[in-house]
Amino acid sequence: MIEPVEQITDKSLRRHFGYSLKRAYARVHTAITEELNQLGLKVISYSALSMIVENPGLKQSQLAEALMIERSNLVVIIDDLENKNLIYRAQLPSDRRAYALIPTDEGKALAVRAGDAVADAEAAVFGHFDPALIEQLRPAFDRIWSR
Amino acid sequence: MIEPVEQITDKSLRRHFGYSLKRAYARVHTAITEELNQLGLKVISYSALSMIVENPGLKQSQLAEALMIERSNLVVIIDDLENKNLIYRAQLPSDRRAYALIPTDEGKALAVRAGDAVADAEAAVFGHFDPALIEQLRPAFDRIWSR
DNA sequence: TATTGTTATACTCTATAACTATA
DNA sequence: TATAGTTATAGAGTATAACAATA
Repeated sequence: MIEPVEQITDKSLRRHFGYSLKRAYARVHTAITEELNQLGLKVISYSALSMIVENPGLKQSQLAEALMIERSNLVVIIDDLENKNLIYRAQLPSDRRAYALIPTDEGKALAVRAGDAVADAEAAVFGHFDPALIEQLRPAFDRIWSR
Repeated sequence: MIEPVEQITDKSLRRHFGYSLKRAYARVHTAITEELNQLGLKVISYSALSMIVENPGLKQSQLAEALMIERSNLVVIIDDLENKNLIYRAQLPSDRRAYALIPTDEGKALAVRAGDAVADAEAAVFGHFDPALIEQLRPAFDRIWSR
């Protein structure tokens, strides 16, 4: 006889730390997406803008590699940032195949505002974490993907 | 004069803990996906199978809510598990609109094997973490999405 | 020959609306 | 009226192949 199940448990999945990680990241991602959306940016275009402001003159292929996305998928992201007058493609005299990506003053200003908005959103999500724990975790997590 | 950029940095993005989290999760996800792929499962179908084994008889709508996915997207996942003879849809006498999801013996066995494979993959990725730190992090991360 | 940016395309994931059969 | 499962579909995100211009 098959009975309805009243209370659902997920003990077998909670065994996996990646499960906690995934759901935690989903919350951070949602919070950040909402903040950036108000500034007309997506997470990926914010990342691209930040990298261009920090590394003015880098090429699209360099940016794609740094962001771990395909060159082909970066094109529309750069198009969008350029259409919003946040960056522009400049000719590289040393290599006429490539573009040097340069931030505008508007792009620099928005990168600062967006960076603070993201930091605020993260602070709200991780507010109950001990700041010392965060600083302990940062290098530990970074080691995971840097090897 | 525009010069090529030699060394790319990402200091402005590393400021954000979510950035570390995202990349760390990407690595775990890749490792888990590769393991599960060898068992003919995706991450989402493994999650569904595990939940059905742990909660035999639950309805699709209950499972969709637990996994935080849409009912409509669960259909093909359940179809796949059923085609592989890992679970089956049984009629619920108490509600003829709904199906009770029941694991087969094969499904129960695969859930155990897959669970161990996922645990092994995670251990490889988080191997350099102090086990005590993991246990400290688990409830902290879980609190993020349980509120 | 190889690389850069680009276009086209396909595949996955996810979200929404609408339908049927039941409640 | 509302709910469970289903179908169709549209929108993101992502990966691959091929091309023109240049190295």
